[in-house]
Amino acid sequence: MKKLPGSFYQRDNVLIVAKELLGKILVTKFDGVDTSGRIVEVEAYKGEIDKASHAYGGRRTNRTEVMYAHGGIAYVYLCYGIHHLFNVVTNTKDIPHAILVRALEPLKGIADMLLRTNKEKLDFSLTKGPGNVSKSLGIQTKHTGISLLSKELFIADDGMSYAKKEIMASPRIGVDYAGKDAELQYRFYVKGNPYVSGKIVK
DNA sequence: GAGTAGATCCTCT
DNA sequence: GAGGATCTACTCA
Repeated sequence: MKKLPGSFYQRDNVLIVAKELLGKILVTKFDGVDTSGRIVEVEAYKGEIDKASHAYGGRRTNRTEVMYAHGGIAYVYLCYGIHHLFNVVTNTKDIPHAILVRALEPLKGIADMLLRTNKEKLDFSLTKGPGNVSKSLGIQTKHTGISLLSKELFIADDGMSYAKKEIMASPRIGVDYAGKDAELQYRFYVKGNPYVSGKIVK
């Protein structure tokens, strides 16, 4: 199992990076607790030209500044005052592209994930949905800006990959306010995987 | 099983 | 001062 290099994230096509993240392993080692899961669902956010992105139109604030950095770092955002959403920043400096990790298949440290989410036993809801992903892995807003090449948070490749026909595309979830851009097929997921977040048809 | 309301707080206007 | 890249529980049928 090898850690993905910075060059993986710094490519200029966020859609390709998003697709290739499927099947990779997200690892966190906070406070000595080792947890990891295989990525089965992501969403791409194409910065300045994407209404659903926080950086739409070149908006640049303290919060979004992280997205303008070079690829390979974490962008964590607090949503609805409750949910921490974990993103991977891609592309190069001054291009605010990011990928939201929406679902994982738990691999290591499941007992610790259950503790963090106040669950008794493993079920498919543990890492289904972006709020649950960061909760079970212990990711919080204070982790925004840290490198994915660090020891406590990184993404690894164990050689496993999904066949093209297993990878599906669809419109993104929860971005109805984005108008026409809400229809873009920027969400990618593994077909038939039970951890992929449910059909929210609105 | 489906639909809806409530939680809860940081960020930008 | 408003609203958001969401989730859960509770209602009603």
